[in-house]
Amino acid sequence: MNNNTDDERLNDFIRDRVEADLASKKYTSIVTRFPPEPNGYLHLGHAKSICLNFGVALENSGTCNLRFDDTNPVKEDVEYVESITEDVKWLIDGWADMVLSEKIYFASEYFEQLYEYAVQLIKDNKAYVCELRPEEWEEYRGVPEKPGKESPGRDRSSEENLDLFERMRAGEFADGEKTLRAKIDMNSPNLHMRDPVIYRIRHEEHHHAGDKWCIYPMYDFTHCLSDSIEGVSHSICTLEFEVHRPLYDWVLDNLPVSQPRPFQHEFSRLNPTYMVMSKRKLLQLVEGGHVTGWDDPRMPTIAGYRRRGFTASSIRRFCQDVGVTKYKALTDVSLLENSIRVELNKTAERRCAVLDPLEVIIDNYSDEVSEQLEAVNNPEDESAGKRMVPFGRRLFIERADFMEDPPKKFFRLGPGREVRLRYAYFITCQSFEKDDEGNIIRLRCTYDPKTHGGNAPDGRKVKGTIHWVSADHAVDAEVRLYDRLFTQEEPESQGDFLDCINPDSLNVVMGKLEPSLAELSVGERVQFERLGYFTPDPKDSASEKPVFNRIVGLRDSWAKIAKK
RNA sequence: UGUCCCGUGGUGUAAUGGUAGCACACCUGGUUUUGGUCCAGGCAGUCGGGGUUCGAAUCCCUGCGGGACAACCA
Repeated sequence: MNNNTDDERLNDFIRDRVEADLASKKYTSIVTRFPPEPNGYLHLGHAKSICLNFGVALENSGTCNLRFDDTNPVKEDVEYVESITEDVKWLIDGWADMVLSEKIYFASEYFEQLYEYAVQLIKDNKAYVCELRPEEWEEYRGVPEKPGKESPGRDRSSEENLDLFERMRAGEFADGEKTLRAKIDMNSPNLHMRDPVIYRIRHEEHHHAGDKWCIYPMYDFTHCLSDSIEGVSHSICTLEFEVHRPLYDWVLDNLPVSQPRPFQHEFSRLNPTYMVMSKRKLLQLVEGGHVTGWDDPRMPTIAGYRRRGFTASSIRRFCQDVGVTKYKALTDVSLLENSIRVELNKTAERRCAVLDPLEVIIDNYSDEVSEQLEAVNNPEDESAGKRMVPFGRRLFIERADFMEDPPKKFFRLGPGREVRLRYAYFITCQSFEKDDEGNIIRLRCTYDPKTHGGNAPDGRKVKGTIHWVSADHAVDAEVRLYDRLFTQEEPESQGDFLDCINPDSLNVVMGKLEPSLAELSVGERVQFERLGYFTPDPKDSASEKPVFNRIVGLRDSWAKIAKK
């Protein structure tokens, strides 16, 4: 279901291309790569890319390299290298882990080779040292509608350029004083082809390469050559790199790289409703304290979803459902919610928990007795078996399951009404008590002993079945109810996205849980009947003080009726 | 007002010149000891205009609409 199997063959323009390239013998084996920059945590958009790159490799018995595109030391950090590695492995585990390259690659490990390639370009009179400042370059570069102007350094001899470039490496110049540019075409309508910078000076320690370098290659020069060095066949990236493709091709076509060389293919990035997906904005959320961190369960990061309780397979399923095209799409977040519900409905055991407790006294139930009742663990999976839950005279039910003056369509408790307590008895509400402020604080009910287990021997029906926990046995737990982080479908579309942060994205309540939930360990997911799917928070939950996250709520058709 | 890319139900995506299908969402009804699940059904689409063809979502032209690009970021 979550894997790409023969009965569910994936089909998209990239896979078509891969297939054609194999058929034409352009490549004999397929190598893809996932190339994150370690400057932030991975998010759902990266998940889509991971599923594509690893999926294509998997379907073609190829390999997929995890490579850090770490050419900008000022923005990058080992913290991100570690989180990204963990997230990738978690996401592909049990699915495509066998196609992951044995070693983890770093573009920074190619710096020496890249330098040699740059030297070759200079020797071939295809690159030159430029001393224009960024502000000056803006004028030289021109605008798309008008041609640019040639840099004064453009016609320098390659001997001189070689000397200058060596001295750049040796650290003779300050940051920004000089750059190495590819000599391409100042009249190109594509700005990226107007003599792009391929090396800049940064006297900065590198998180992976150490203090070896003070010049660093730019993305456009590094990426294609890294692909080539690794023997990548299909270099798959997002649409914004489309205009870079001519440069990708230029570099590989002007250097003696091995053949067949890689080619770049672009697809549109994931853009789900009620989320922001750019690393810059996610960083803003973290640094601005709007969330508790990159792994806050409300964040659209892989770490956030993992902590919240999503399974890797549900995220993969979502990425599969979303598809791969070049169309700038807006993906309904309900697709993601559906993928986790579908899975958890089959796999999660059922438990009872009351999150907004209202006390119920069963007046005709003896105070001395406390029996155990049998409950089904998962109606979707008989092999999950059964468990015993304690019942008593004093219970908690959900406050929302009682109405003082219920409308006709309300099938739950009201004065004089009878409902079924799941797996227990039919009860009838005889009266209710209020405090001085008029809040209902207690229900007084009677039960029908003949309905033990929830069946009426006389065949009478009740419309409603509600969940409950025994007050004397209940476990107290903090429960975190998450909602979407933004109130707008497209938080980035109008003005400041921070203005539409959902003030109710987190609702913390103290719940009453059935005793078996005290033993639930991290990584286990259960359904709280009639409420949703929950899991212990991996960071904050402790056996003496459990904390639960709501992964996703159940579909709630009553909420729709109630709205009308 | 440059170059490139993209337009299929509300949303996303298939159909690779031959019956426009699937999923999500929404709406009905049925089953149900979860107002969950499940089952049955429904709503709803090829951006416009020309052309090629026996036949066009698909190929061509054109118009319209949307997007990307002007870091010494990736």
